[in-house]
Amino acid sequence: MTKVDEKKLELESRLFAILGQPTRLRLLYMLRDRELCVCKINPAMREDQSVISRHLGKLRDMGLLASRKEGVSVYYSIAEPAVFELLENANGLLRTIVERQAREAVEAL
Amino acid sequence: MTKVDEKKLELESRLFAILGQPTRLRLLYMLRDRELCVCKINPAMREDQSVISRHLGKLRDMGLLASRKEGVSVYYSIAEPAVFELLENANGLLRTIVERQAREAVEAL
DNA sequence: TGCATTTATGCATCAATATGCAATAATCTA
DNA sequence: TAGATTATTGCATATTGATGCATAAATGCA
Repeated sequence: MTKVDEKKLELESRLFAILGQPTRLRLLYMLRDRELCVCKINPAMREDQSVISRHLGKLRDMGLLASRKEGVSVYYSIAEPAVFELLENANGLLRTIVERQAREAVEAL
Repeated sequence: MTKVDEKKLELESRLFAILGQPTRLRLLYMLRDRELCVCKINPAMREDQSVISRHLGKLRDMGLLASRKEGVSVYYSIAEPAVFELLENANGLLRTIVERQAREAVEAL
């Protein structure tokens, strides 16, 4: 069924697009092993507070982050730890690509 | 070493950004189990020939596709089959996310 | 209630990407 | 060599996404 595959592909590309932004990746890694208050995240980033807020929102909308309100503060955490397997996988792929390219560069001499 | 991590993160996000475009994902899947001539790819896509050419170029630049010239034709193929493990991984992640959200929606009733 | 603190949103701007048309480059064939 | 075929590139436009400032919304506290 082409219609279904198309939907899946659309969703898939949306996930990748979300991950395809360095600031958002940085946020994921920052939250990897601990929930953090936005008030702790902001000072650790160079972008404006509003920018960070939007990036966090996108990550949450995609279902990668969870948020919890406590008084006036908001705490973000990893909603789906499996995302880090995806990131590891990507890094592994990049490693093999870089190695292959290095090998080909040598062979081309 | 922050500098190195930063470089890795930059590369990682670039890979994800490349994958974060439906047409490019479609091209990868199309080439999954066979090398194809651009002359066969183009008619299968709705975008202009020049657009496809550029997408193929980006995928090759990232090291995901290989190209081979034969006469006036160019054949593209998967350079790194491991990319499909990444795609499977992404689909698995999306599945668990969707399932979780469905569960939460029920619990919220 | 009034004020302070924290996060999200409206809005404008800038930057990056995707797209299509036209032209070019490369190669084959008559 | 002239013409045909195939893929890439130059260029302009449109779309999308990122950014920061100012403001609003939500909550806690005096």
